[in-house]
Amino acid sequence: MTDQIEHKIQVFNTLTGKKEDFVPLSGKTVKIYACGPTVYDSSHLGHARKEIVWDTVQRYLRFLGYDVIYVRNITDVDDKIINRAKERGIGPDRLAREYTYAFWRDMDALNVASPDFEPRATEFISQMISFVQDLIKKGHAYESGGDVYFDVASFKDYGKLGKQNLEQLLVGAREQVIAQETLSQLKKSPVDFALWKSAGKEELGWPSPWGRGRPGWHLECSTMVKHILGDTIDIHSGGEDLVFPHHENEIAQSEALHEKPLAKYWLHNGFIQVSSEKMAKSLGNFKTIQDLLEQYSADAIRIFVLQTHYRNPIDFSPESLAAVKAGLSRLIRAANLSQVENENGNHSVISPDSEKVEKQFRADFEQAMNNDFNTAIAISLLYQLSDHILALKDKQVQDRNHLSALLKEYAAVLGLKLTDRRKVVDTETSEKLVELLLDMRQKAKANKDFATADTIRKSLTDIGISVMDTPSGANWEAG
RNA sequence: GGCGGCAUAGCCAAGUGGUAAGGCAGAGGUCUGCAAAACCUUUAUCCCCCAGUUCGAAUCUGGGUGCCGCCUCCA
Repeated sequence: MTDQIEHKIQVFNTLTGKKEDFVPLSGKTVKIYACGPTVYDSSHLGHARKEIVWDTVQRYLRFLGYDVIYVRNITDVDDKIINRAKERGIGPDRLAREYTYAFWRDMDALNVASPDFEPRATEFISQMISFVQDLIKKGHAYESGGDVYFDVASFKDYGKLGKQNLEQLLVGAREQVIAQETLSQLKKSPVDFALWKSAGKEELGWPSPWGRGRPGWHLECSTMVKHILGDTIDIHSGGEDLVFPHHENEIAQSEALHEKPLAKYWLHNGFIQVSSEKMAKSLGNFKTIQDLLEQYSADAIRIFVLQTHYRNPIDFSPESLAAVKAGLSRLIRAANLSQVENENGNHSVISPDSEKVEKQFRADFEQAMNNDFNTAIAISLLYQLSDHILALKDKQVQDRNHLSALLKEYAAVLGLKLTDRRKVVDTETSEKLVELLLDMRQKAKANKDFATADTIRKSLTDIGISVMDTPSGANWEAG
């Protein structure tokens, strides 16, 4: 048993702007930190994309045999949460809890696996305070009027992730800070960002060496990475909007303190757009996950997301999601063909042709995924395998079952369940079915065809539905 | 203004030097009392435009056009 894994995975690293060979820092252990949600509102399709993409990546790495430690945080202290809670007249902790539960429910529905660790910012306040103290000691941060700011000028690599030039940033930032006069007095430089913000007695806050306050947005991720995973991790991921300033600032804080890289690979997913504009709460053009789940299965939503490469934008339209839903039925059928085994047959014996199909499929799938997680190709391979399965004759049951199992195995790597729901009928439809039978019975009675009418009533009784004739028509109840 | 990305069939979408994956929709067929479903076959002489490099480019280079994102909260 070797502790190295022989797979030539290549990933696009935002830090270098290039596709690079993926080589974990330590054997087959892969430490991943994915920036999670700020829990102040319902999650929409854009959030779903981010979670589905990185869930799929960690599933694939585990599939290859890596020991993945996947950490995804919950941001439960933040201006947006505080403001929203104020609007609703409830405490910020209660609001955060409400949307944390909603997020978990959505993720579960989308078959997004739970992370190995899911720290909340409020659980790491004391570690964040220590982090800030250490930065002050090293001369990278300064206290000013109860706030603490990161001294961007003290970190020479600032801008390396977002490819930002400090002078250019200063031009833009100066105007904004001038607009907010108090800030311009507190900060040494307009680009300096808050590590710790002072808070009034009535506001959400914690005691600190600089007085009562709360952490800045970027601090929690740096701190939680440090305490849960260590100074340097393999993969740090998130939406592309986080590249600058969020991840840039995380790098500044962590690398100024530790003097070593925060993450080896920085991976970012593209956005969902609507009519070529980004889907965002601020634009009011979002579809919540709950809305979508009313019409589409988790499998359909995952395929919709994964049929586009994760770094490209996806233009959302109901039509394209409906197209996925239509196509998905073939995968489901191929994965759930007759499961009847030949009782005398040896299940492991399959034809050379099918063996060849299997071997080729496995190789192609892994080659696609190794190329910066090309899920679009991977999905097309699932369709091709389905065609093979559906083309097999009935007498090749063993081959068919074998390849169906193969299809399910690899679909699961993409988080697809391919559960056969074609014969599952909801309550409302069941009611309509009973009404339909009673209608036919009523017509039979009207035609004096009492034999048919009685057969219908007897058959319904046999399956547990009692029919009671009343002067105003037939009534029924189950059980 | 600075940084980055995208442009492939009616629609969605892979493909980054060797002659256009896959899905939806459409067309033809098999099956069928009719219908639907299913299954089979088929659908881009060409990849936004112009010029260049090359034996060869959707793929590389230069220029142009259009669209989008980040630089302020955002996944």
